[in-house]
Amino acid sequence: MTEAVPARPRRSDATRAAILRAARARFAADGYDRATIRAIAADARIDPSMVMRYYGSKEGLFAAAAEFDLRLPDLTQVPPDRLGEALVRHFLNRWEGDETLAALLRAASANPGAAERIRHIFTDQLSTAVATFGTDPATTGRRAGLVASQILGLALTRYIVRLPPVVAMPPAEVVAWVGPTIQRYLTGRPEGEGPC
Amino acid sequence: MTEAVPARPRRSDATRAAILRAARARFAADGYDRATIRAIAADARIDPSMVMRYYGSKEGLFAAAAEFDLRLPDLTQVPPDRLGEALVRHFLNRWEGDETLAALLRAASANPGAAERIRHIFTDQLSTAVATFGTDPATTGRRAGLVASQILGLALTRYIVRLPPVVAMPPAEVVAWVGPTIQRYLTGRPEGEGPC
DNA sequence: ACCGTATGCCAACGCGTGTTGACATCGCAA
DNA sequence: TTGCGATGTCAACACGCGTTGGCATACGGT
Repeated sequence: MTEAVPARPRRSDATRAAILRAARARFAADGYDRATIRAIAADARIDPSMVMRYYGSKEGLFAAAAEFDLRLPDLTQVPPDRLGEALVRHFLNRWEGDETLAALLRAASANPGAAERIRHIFTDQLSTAVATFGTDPATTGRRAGLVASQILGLALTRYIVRLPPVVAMPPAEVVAWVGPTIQRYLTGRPEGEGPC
Repeated sequence: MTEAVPARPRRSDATRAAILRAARARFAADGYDRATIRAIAADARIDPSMVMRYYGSKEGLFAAAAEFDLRLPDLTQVPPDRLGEALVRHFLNRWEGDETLAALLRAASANPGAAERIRHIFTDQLSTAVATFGTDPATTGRRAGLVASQILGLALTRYIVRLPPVVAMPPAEVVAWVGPTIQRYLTGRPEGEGPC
């Protein structure tokens, strides 16, 4: 609600986009602290001062570069017993082509804002999705948290730490192994909770 | 094989220990880049140059501070259907009292050596433990990797990102939810693999 | 053709960093 | 007591960082 201008193309849009692209790559590869404005500017083939002009500060640049939407699909169309499988497949696809989440994850260790961002993404976006499954609303938060722990753990070991067995696993096998885990977190119940 | 001296106490052992304690705390709280030698030295109430004298460099200090042993218990004593539960419980206990793993995890984003260290820990120590279960040796690496993905994901969401629902979950409930996941990664089979 | 503005480059500032070497002090052995 | 290495302090260096302001140039409306 701050700007009502619908689409005013600026001559510098190409530069802005180049900066953002370089920033995402550097933040994803090096983390927040190691990714320097000078390096990002060099990648984008412009002067470091341009970054300041267009994004105000390094924090501002990161905030712009780390805009991220899980783009969760409409899960009501999916058979209820295939939810975990569908979610894992979706996340794998979502990450392979967009390094924003990797940048966010790397930065979360150094930049408090990045951790907050992740918290929001996986609290708001995931929780609302989980809430549609009709399980006890009191458990929604926990279920979303558990799903996040496995999904982020997968991203961590696959893209940041790069554990060889996890990196080598083909997507189909990841789905076959991790899918049931997510499925149980979404619709199952913990161990030792008595008979059904 | 480099030093045959068994136990030669030095007068500076207290200082060395203070440095190491402060370093672990700072690395865990701030990550590798943000944790400055000056701050660590101030915490330990000594001069920054002492850190250099005793540990050579910031890298050397981190290497010393990030020495970490999973201390996996003897899992052959545990009933085979309680393995997941036992492992999750062990990791929770291991972490609550020792911030080394948190430091390692935070640093993994910025320090390539830290990621390598984690890779070693979870490849060597975990794999050898998994290998004792008699499952097909060809799947040992993958099973260890999957276990690592869930365990590290739990640590990430609980101690680094601090997702509220995961932080709030009492240990017993974490065990009840995550235990079966680890159990399946250890001894189960992926989905859609045909009849038993 | 003109002028205001957007776009871009350059040089520099202040700061905090890891690291170094010179100097003081302590404690133990001879 | 005398010496000597271990321990600790202090000031400084060189470097890279985020950030700033001034200046050249190109564009687009009039």
